[in-house]
Amino acid sequence: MGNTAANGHISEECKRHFKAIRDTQDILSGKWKMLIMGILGSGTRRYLELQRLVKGIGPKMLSKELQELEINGLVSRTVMQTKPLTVAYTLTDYGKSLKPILDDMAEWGKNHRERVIKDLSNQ
Amino acid sequence: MGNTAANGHISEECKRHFKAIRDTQDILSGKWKMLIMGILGSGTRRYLELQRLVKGIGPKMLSKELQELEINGLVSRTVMQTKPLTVAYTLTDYGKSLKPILDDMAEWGKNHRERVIKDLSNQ
DNA sequence: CAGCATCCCTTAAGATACTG
DNA sequence: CAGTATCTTAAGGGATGCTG
Repeated sequence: MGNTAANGHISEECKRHFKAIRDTQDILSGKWKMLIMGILGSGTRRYLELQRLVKGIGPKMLSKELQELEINGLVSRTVMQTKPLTVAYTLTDYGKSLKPILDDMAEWGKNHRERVIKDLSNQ
Repeated sequence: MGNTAANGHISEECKRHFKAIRDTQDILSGKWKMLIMGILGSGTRRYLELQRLVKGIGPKMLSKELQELEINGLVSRTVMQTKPLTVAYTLTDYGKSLKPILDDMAEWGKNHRERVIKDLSNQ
């Protein structure tokens, strides 16, 4: 993607680049999906475990987000034949392909928080 | 971040990791911010230029998103003393620190699109 | 050109109660 | 335990018209 600001013309490649950002954003849309993916990046979790880790989420939103992630092939759902039934959620290999991005976001967010705190104390 | 799924206990470091993802998500929240950042990643743009590139956005949302990005120090706004006035938007150095993430998202989205197309043709 | 003000509307998301 | 069903609310966002 070259810098095309000078003449104002945008290549098709550039447009595809922008669209692709939107595509990824859509896959991770909603208030909780990125967080859920980040949590599942640290290992398999059961439903109730997730609800405890994702502070503030209700059962409805948790199911909904998990279902959408599953539909897109990022998360797999496994019913364990225990008594009573438990359900395990795991990142698929495809879901794991998002891990670098989520990790980078975590790293950036960590630095950002430090930066904001420093700015506040420098006022 | 070790895998802590086994015993169900989550370290404070893990929790900070999750919070940091949320922080970054918040900075880029809203329908258009990631796209705008991606576009500005390819060079400085004027207001109207952005409105043309961000297909579907209205003036209200464009101003709002740009203001929020400016408040967070990701974008700088420069009034050019032309006739009539034009305003240039550019990524700050800090904003550029998000470029790797946006680029990775674009790359992932590109692969995802190809994957989806392939899946459809294999049905 | 670059944006603000206003009004309107859809939809995401929360609360609660219930079920296999 | 792992959800679903229903209702309600809040907020994000869109359309339009106007201004320095």
